[in-house]
Amino acid sequence: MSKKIDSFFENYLKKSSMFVNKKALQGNYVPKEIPYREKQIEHIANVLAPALRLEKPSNLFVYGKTGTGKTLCVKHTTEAMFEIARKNNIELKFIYLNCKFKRVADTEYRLVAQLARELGEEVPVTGLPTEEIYKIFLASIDKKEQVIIIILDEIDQLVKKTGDEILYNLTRMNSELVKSQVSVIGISNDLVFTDVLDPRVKSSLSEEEVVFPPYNAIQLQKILKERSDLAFRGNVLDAGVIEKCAAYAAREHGDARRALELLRVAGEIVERQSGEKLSVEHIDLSEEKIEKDRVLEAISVQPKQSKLALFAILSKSMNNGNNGIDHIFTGDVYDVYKDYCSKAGVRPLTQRRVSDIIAELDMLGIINTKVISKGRYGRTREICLAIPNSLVPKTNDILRESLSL
DNA sequence: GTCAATTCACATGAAAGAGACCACGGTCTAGTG
DNA sequence: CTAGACCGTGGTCTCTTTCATGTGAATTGACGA
Repeated sequence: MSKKIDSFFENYLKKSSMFVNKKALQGNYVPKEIPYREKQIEHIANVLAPALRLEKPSNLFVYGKTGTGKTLCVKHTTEAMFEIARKNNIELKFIYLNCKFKRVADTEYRLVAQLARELGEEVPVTGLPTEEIYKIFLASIDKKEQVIIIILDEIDQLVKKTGDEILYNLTRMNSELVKSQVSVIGISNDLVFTDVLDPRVKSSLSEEEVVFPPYNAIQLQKILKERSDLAFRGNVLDAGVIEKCAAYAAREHGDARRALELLRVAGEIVERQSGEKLSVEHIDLSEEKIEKDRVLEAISVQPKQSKLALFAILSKSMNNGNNGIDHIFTGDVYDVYKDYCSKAGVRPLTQRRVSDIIAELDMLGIINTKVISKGRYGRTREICLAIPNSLVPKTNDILRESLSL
């Protein structure tokens, strides 16, 4: 047995890899050149430049859909600035926080605590009043004369969860600082996000705005070409592969990250099959695999109650005959859900909560829901499964097993 | 037939509770010199 | 005398319940032609 394993690894090592530098296809890779984003970078640089003279730069707001290079460009620019600042001994600091990550920066307390931590303060995870955390943070900044630029990625998530008070406090902080200055760069996927902001916050946060338009298919092709040249060994790509990737991604609002992922996963598939060439079919397989992984991953990490609700939806839609196109409503799901709860020995949640859970599942793209009115017969959600038919049995198994039903 | 009122079955919002986690300060206890 | 154990208080955070309000069109029923 161990012989077998050994020789497997030996062979694996001997096999020449498709990839020369797989990193070039990964999400966090920062290329030297960012094509089609010269204007945006220039704009960002212009806004931030005063920081090098220890003047407070304007707050900046960056919009654009996912995978349009927002984060990349901001990082690119700020890193370059940081280098310059370091060389010239300028007290300039960047703090990058992604508000999306749970338990890092998704509440006011945690955000400020994390900021303080980035500045080297020891801050407890919880237990202190938020006010206290602010004081610690302020004191830490104001130790010396410096400019601090806080980059809040996916800021819309933060505001959606906790309201815009944080941003108000953050942008207003300068009035309490004596020696140092703070600027905020907000990055958002949501284009209409600022509409929900308090006007005061809105005007102070978006003193300057940069918009990132989606890439079109041609631009995506160029990007993919550049990266794949870096990533893959010489001509392993079949003709048309790049074009297909680009087309897939362009369909999804020009998401370059997705296009690169598609290419990378396709490469991994070929490698696993010990193939030599990456062909157009591999892109299809890759697309399928990504979708499958995404769905199954999302499902298996759901908490028990969500799983129960999903299981109820699943069995309801299977009972209804084929592929759940028939209408399922919240009330029906709730009844079935209660049944499963008693079978699984779990106390059922209220309908109010289950309604929210259904909305959450919708957000995850596992189901699709639409609020409809059935006139005299009330208003409800029409629910149907959004997972591909081929995944339904597998999903069912996962749920059944983890709920021990 | 027309039109406003009614009605249903939830959706959606707001507030508040439960329980887990944690920090901090005060008090108690046991070990040390 | 002091370090550490052990409370009690007060804080955050997540998940949930409770209570309240909103809602869109099928249905109803009064009305008039």
